[in-house]
Amino acid sequence: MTATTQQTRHDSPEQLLTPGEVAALFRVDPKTVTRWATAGRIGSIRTPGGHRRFRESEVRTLLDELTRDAETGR
Amino acid sequence: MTATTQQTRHDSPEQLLTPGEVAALFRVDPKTVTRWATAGRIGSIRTPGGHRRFRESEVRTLLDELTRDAETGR
DNA sequence: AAGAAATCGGGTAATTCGGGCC
DNA sequence: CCTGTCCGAATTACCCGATTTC
Repeated sequence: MTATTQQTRHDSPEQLLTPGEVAALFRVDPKTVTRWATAGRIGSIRTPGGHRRFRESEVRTLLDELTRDAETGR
Repeated sequence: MTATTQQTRHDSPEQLLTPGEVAALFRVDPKTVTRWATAGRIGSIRTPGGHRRFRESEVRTLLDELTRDAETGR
């Protein structure tokens, strides 16, 4: 059973997302997400290989803010 | 101080993590963690059967070092 | 002693990185 | 200023069968 949550033991403090997944959530190019990270607009964690991972909670918060912004007519 | 250092369970001073657990922390494939060990980017201990185990302290340090959080300001 | 899950290997697609340009 | 796309190079993900772990 391995699909959404993979925790065999211990606990993960936070769930991480790949650039592609974040890009899909915002409907933008993965490259754009990378630029956000470079610009410091979103926190990122690097793998030893140099690839970026993003905190799901942070992404969700950002996404939620944008949604709320649109609704408020901002 | 007569029976305080006694660990009823086999709790080693160094907690060891499986490739799957390390992979979950970085949100990568367990195979990738193996590749890191082969490349010498992370220390690994082999079981008599050839499986790899990783020191939790080392993994934590590495993860913490590669974590560029949303620092100060915004 | 037997079984399910995980990790070994290798080999081949799919992502991501980085810079530069529109 | 911000985003999308093209390129080459590097990293990572999924495929298999066999072995190890618990």
